[in-house]
Amino acid sequence: MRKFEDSIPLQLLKAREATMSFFRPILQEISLTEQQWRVIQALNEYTELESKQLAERCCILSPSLTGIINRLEQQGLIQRRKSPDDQRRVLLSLTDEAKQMFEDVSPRLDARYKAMAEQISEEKLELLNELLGELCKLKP
Amino acid sequence: MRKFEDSIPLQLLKAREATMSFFRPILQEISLTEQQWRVIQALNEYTELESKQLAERCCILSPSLTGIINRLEQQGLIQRRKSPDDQRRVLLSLTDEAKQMFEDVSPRLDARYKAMAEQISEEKLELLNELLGELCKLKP
DNA sequence: GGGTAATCCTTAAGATGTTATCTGTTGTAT
DNA sequence: ATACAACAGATAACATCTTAAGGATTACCC
Repeated sequence: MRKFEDSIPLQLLKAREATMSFFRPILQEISLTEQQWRVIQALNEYTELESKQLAERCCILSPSLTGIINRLEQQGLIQRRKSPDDQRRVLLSLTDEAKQMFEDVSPRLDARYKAMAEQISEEKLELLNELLGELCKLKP
Repeated sequence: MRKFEDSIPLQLLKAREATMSFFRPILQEISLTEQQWRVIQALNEYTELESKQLAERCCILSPSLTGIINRLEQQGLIQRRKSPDDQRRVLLSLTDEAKQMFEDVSPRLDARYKAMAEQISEEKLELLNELLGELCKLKP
């Protein structure tokens, strides 16, 4: 039997840690957590999203997202408004300040991503992407 | 530029979630968290480990491990004793009850692992294992 | 139209992640 | 032997994860 340290779930965890180490220093400089940055990225791409959609895209459960949004709103990075069509829904978007911050920081993170991609080669990264996609389709 | 939803770190997170869904139901039955089970697995393999070694093998930071150990000790699953050679170190091992529990549950989890492995095929799993190993070697 | 189930978001409670700091112990150089 | 750096755990403070349950709004059915 495979040693537990080589089990796929743990390997995935380690690999994630390894890749995140490329970006963590930059995020620390601007005092944003990994999750907060994911939220900002998503809102930068989609302009305005409902809380539920945002949670799904960022892979963050809604109870966590509630707190994250609260903190980002308090920092003046996110705006929330109720949907006029459906009072249950909350619509979220970036403030101008956040958009500016994204433009400033994004290139540096992209550069780190490239550095990482080049270290393992684009082919392997593509292959990895493929395999991870398949893992996500598995049904228990 | 790649959409952030397809970035490698997020893909790794999603894939990990997908694989864990094979095991989560069983762990929930016995009221153990994923991390607690990892600790038990490690101690089952190595009999006795120092806190630091355990943390490294389980990919758990020591402050988290302190809490996990406390809870497992309280549940009568783990024993701790101070190293006679070095009073700073703490040696950890499973209780008989925990060993028994491991023997009982382990086969069921192994079966789920096999089910997962077969769904994507052994070859792809091996390839994935290879690629994840390379990711871990990257240096920022 | 009124009762009811479903939906979205939030809150609650406990466990873990993350960084910084503290305490006690050991190693080392003077 | 003493002072000081290095090390192993533990604690603290805050953020997030995870599951369950609550409050408000909407959809559906009779």
